[in-house]
Amino acid sequence: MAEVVSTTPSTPAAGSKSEHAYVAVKSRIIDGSYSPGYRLVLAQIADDLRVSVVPVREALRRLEAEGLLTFERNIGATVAGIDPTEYLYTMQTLSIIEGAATALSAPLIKPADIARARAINTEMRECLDHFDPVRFTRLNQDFHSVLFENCPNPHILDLVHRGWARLASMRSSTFRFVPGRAHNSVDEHEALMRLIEADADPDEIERVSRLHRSATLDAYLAQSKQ
Amino acid sequence: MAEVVSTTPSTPAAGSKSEHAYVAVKSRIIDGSYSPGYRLVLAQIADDLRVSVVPVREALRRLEAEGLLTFERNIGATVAGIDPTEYLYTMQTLSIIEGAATALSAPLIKPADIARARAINTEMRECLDHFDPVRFTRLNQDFHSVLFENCPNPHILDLVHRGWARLASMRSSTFRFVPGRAHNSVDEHEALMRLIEADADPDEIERVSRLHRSATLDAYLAQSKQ
DNA sequence: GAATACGAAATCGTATACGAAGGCTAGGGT
DNA sequence: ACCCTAGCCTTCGTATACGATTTCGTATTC
Repeated sequence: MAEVVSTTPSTPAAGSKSEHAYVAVKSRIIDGSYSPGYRLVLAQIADDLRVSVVPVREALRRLEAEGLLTFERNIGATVAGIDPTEYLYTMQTLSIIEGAATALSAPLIKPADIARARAINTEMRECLDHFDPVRFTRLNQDFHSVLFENCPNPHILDLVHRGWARLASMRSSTFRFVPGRAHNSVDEHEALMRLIEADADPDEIERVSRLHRSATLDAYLAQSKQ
Repeated sequence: MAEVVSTTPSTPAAGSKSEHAYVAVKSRIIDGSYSPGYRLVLAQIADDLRVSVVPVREALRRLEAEGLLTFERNIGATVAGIDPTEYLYTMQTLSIIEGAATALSAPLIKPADIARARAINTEMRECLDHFDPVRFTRLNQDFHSVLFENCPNPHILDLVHRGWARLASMRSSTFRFVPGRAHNSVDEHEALMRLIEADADPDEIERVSRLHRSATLDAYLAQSKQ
């Protein structure tokens, strides 16, 4: 399955405690054990992971650079997120980056990829009845992964991954708030796949992909405004 | 003047040695004191800056997450760059991000900003005669800073900054290699400003801005191919 | 009773120390 | 002459220690 959660290009320093701490904290943030606003205490984490504080500090620095948490001098680190504005910014950024990634990826997508994507989208459609936001969001992530994962530019790919990670960390899960959006989303997925199959103009693919995400954002905004 | 070198939203931990090390190493990379491939030795840097290795390690981690250098376990850190492929990736990414940033920024640009941009572009034009690639590149950076600095989405803005920093760190300076490109560039700047002044469709501004950078990249590729 | 000032506890930031891993050089063997 | 091996030197990775800073509670005063 497509790996979306991770990473900078090649895992740096596998086996080091620093790396271990990085992975551990990151996954705890993403799976929600450390929810937004959570206060990360160095000594406590270090104790948890049976390491000293030094590697933990390094891990937190890396996560800070990725935007998953914020540091304050002499205060400590807190998990980022929560702020609706932040959500908006992240979605907008992701719409741009993911659109580009999908367009660049499109020419390299093989029929087998499309088949996988379609299978996932079918699952999503079935999921619409007894609606499970979490499962739906997960499938959504898998679906898009298939479409952009072939992007030949590793920087862009990395940025997409980071964007998804940020979204996951603020577990807004959108569809939890705007279940009505899910239906449209599935249809737009189908349209997007058609374009890719037909070797459509990359600009068009980029436009559609970007709009797809913007629409989700708009739905969220319309919802939260009322 | 527009600050382009810096970084993550608000400077984290001002006054800390870690921050000091971060700024120092980053500027040395960008100004070329540490050129690509340079081997960064912790103890040596720490000694240079009169601090211990711990803050230096943290600084290097942050720079790693920004892509300015790479880490290898038990080996050390080396300044990234050099690789022409890397240059290509960075330019492509920046074309997308900066295009979006410029488009988002455009509606917020005031006549005074345009005036500043135009003044810089005039300097660039004058610079064409007794051509100085370094100065030209610097002006180019300033020019674009004016155009995208109003972008209301801080994430995107941050990505643009990082892209510029990466480019600066590999000091390819493009115009050094493709002086012929400089002339077109100045003209395209003028066209871009006209669009912004006329409150053109943001999509159009984004397209033009992206093409502007792509053209520079293409010129570089055409040059290096022969 | 509320506000302020003082002090203790918690937590961070950094230095120092030491063990481990990689690389280089010299010496011996084939 | 060349390759392989042993040992040293460099440099990294992490633990521990300690001073600095913030926070929170308590007591004292108006």
